[in-house]
Amino acid sequence: MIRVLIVDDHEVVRHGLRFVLDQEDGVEVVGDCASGERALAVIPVLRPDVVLLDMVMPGLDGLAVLRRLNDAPEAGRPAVIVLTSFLDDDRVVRAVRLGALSYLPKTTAVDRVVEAVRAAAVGGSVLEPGVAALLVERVRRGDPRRPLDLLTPREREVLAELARGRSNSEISRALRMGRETVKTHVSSILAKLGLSDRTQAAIFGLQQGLVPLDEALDG
Amino acid sequence: MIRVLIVDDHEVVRHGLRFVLDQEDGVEVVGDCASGERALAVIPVLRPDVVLLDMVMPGLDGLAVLRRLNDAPEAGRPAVIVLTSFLDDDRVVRAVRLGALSYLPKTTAVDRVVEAVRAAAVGGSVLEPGVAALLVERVRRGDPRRPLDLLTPREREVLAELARGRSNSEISRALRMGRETVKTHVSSILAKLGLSDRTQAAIFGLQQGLVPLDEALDG
DNA sequence: AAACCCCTCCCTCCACAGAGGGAGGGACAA
DNA sequence: TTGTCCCTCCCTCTGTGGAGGGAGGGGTTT
Repeated sequence: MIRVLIVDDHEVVRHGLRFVLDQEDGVEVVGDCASGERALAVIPVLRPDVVLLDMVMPGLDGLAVLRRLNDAPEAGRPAVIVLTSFLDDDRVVRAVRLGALSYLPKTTAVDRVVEAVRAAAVGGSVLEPGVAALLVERVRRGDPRRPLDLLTPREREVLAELARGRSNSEISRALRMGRETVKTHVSSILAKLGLSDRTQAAIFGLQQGLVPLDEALDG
Repeated sequence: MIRVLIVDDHEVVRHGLRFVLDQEDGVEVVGDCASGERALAVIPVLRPDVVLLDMVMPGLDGLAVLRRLNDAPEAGRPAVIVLTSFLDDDRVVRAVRLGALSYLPKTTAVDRVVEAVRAAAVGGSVLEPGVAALLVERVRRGDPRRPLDLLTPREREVLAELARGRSNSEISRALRMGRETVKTHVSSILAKLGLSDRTQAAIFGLQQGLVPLDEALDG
C-alpha cells in the first residue's frame, strides 16, 4: 500500500485527488490538509510514502514545506510530488533542487498523477512535457542556476541594491525612484525568483555575484 | 593651488559647490562629475588634491569610490571629504575607516566646507558636531571591528540561520525555541553589530563565513 | 492599430520585523 | 551572598515589507 498525503488549499482539488487515488489498487490516501503548517504537523504522524504538495498556498507554501522536510532528514522522509497551477519557470528548478521527484501542472491528466504517485513511491519521476522542456532548456543553456535573465534591467539594479543590504528607502534614493516603485520591483523579483523575502533575495544576488560579497554592506 | 574635484549626482550641488569654491583664493575646481564611475575615471587624469565626494549616488556610491581609491594606493591619492544628506550613523564610521578626512552633512555652512577643503589639502579634518558625537561614541565603546566574538554562542547560531535566509519562525523551529526568543536574539545581534536589519545581518554572517555562500538558501 | 512589456506610481490590507522594557531561572565568579 | 551574564519568554508599539490590486506613459513588435 502506497500511503498518500494530499496538501492543497483548494478543497475541490483535495477531494478530486482523493477520489481518483482511492480508486487505485495499492494506493491509500491517508489524509489531506489545506496548509503547509498542517502538512508538517501530520506527516510525522501519518507517515505517508508520497506527498502531493501544492506549490501556491497561503502561509507556508510548497517550497517552504520542502525546505522544512529537508531540515529534518529522517529516514521516513516521504517522497514529494509538486502540484501547481502555474508552470512557474523558476519554482520548478527550485523544487527539483529541494528534492521534489515530480512537478505536475494541475492540468495534468489524472492517470498521469497516478503514474507519478506510483513512480514516486519507488523514487521515480514523471515529467510533463512542459516541465521537461523547462528543465531541458536550463540544461541546454548550461545553466542550472542563473535565472537572473528572468529579471528586467531595472529589477537587476534593485536586486543589486538589496544584495548590498539597503532598505527600500535607501534604494529609492540611490536609484532615483519612488519608494512605491522600489516595492513594486522587489515584489516582482521575489515572484520571479520564487523567494519569500528580501533577505533571501539579497543572498541570491550575492550568490549570483551581482555584488562581490566583500563589497556588500559597504564593507 | 588646491585642486578640487566635485563628485555628486545632483547638478545643483555641483554648481553650488563650484561657485563657492571658485571664489576662494588658492582653490581651483578642476572638475566635477555625477557618478562614482566617472570620478574614478577622471581622478588619475585631473589629479585633484581634494575630492568632495557625495555618499549617496546611483551605481558606485561614495563608499565604493573610497574603497576603490584604497585599492590603488598611488602616491597621488587625493584627500577625500565626504558629503551626505543624511547623518547615517554607520556610514560615517565606515567612511572614516576608509580614509575620508572629513564627513560633512549637506546642511553644513559653506565656509565650513571651504575650511574642510583647506584642511584636507594638508591632511587635516573638520568635523561637524553631530559627526564628532557619533565618532566619539564609537571610540568610547571601544569601536570593535564588529567581530563575531561580540556575540554569544546562541546569537551566533541565530546569525547563521539568518545567513541562510530563514525567517524568525523558521529559526525558532530549527533551533527549538520560541519566536519571541528569536526576536530577542536578532535584536541583540543587530545592536551589537551596529546593523539595521536582518538582511544586513545575513550579509554580515555570510561575509564572516558563518555559512558558505553556496549553502545559503538551501543550496 | 492592437498587443505586449517595462517603468513608474498609486492604493489598501495584513503580517512580520524590530525597538523597548520587563522578568524569571541557571551558571559562574568575586 | 551578590552581581553578572546568558537564555528564555512575555508585552506593547511603530515602521517596514510584501501581497494584490489598478493605472498611465513609453517602447517595441505584430
